[in-house]
Amino acid sequence: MPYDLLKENIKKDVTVSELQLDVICNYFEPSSVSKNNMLLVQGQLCKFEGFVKNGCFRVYTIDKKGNENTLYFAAKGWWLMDLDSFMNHAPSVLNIQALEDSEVLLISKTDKELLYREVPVVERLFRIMSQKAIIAWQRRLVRNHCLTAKERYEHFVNTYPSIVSKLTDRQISSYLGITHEFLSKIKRKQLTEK
Amino acid sequence: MPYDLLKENIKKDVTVSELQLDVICNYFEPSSVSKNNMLLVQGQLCKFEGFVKNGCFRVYTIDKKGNENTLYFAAKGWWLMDLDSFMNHAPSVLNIQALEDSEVLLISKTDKELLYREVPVVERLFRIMSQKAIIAWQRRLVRNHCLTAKERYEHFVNTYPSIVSKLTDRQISSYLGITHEFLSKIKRKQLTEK
DNA sequence: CGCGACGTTGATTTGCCTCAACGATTGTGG
DNA sequence: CCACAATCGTTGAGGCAAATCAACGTCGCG
Repeated sequence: MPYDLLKENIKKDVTVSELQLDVICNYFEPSSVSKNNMLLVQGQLCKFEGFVKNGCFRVYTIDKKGNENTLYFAAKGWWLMDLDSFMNHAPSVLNIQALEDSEVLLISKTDKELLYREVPVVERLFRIMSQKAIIAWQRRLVRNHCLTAKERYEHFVNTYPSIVSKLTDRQISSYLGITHEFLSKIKRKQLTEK
Repeated sequence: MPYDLLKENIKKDVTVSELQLDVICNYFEPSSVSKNNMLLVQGQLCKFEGFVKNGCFRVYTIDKKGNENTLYFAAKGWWLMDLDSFMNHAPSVLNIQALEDSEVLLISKTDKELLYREVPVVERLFRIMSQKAIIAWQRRLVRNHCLTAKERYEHFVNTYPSIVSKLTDRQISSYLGITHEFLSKIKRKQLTEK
């Protein structure tokens, strides 16, 4: 029951037996993060990889000028981590914050390596997941380059309406790469047009 | 000999026997692309994944306004493909052009699946490669958001000097997401400052 | 209640784009 | 090999999208 969502998610990308699924799930430890609490703070080592069972997170970084830059949001069914820190044992550049009371399933780096060995198809699973992620990042770059801020905002709202409803305008603007003041002006223009 | 660079590249990410390396390499077919020729054109199906043995390529898309948008350059030792088209059997949105006379090693989608089965560690190889790519895409997004055009240009020149020397200013500007006129003005400013 | 974070609005500035013109370089066909 | 075309890099004038700065009312929360 507590692992149902994770199992569904895995079965979308690879074919696995129920037995394998159980072995995989046993490697993950449930954890709760209450609203506004941090799962990871810039400077720490990211020792986990996480799957969101419930709730919503924001993954962001703060640059030298103090501006927040949101890489992505992770709602129910999404994966979560600072891949750079996790893979390279480097201090994290990212912050991960719960936007509401949330539950995640965590796996440590050493357990992940054990899991790869015990259930080799997991290697395939993360290969496929990673490649899908690359496609998403490529598409986002192209959107950032050839769409205006207003078009990007509309695309985001249309694509992830359920996430948008959980976000403040400031969080949305930090994802789009614009200031919150300008986002406010975009929204006003939308209203007067309709 | 013709596969040495590929073998070196593989050994950086996974531990494999010489025998396995040979099996892997046998799946790849050498191919030559002469300067300015297209390895892939927008609208086609991307049926291959490629490794650059020699030369240099540009991967880009053309948007509705006719603007070219360069996703990345691939020089010797880099991988190359339209992942979206390759994975999802969808018509490609990307163009891949040789910037100089080049040689690549190509593998088809069906052969790739056979290779995964025959040499399972290849699954791990591409999992690791993909995750590294994700890290690179994330970093690029952050740079696009918090650096000015001038800073992005300097970062690019400092990070990939050997690639830059092969590129026209127009190609560089399409990678940075600015117009070539503005890049010209950036360069002039750099000169007068020093 | 009062404080801090939020969304809004306006005035001003700025980074970058657009358009147009020009000489320099490269490539190509006769 | 040259003539011509095409593409390139440069420069300027003007315009626009978005940032900056500052002020304000609102809301949730301790």
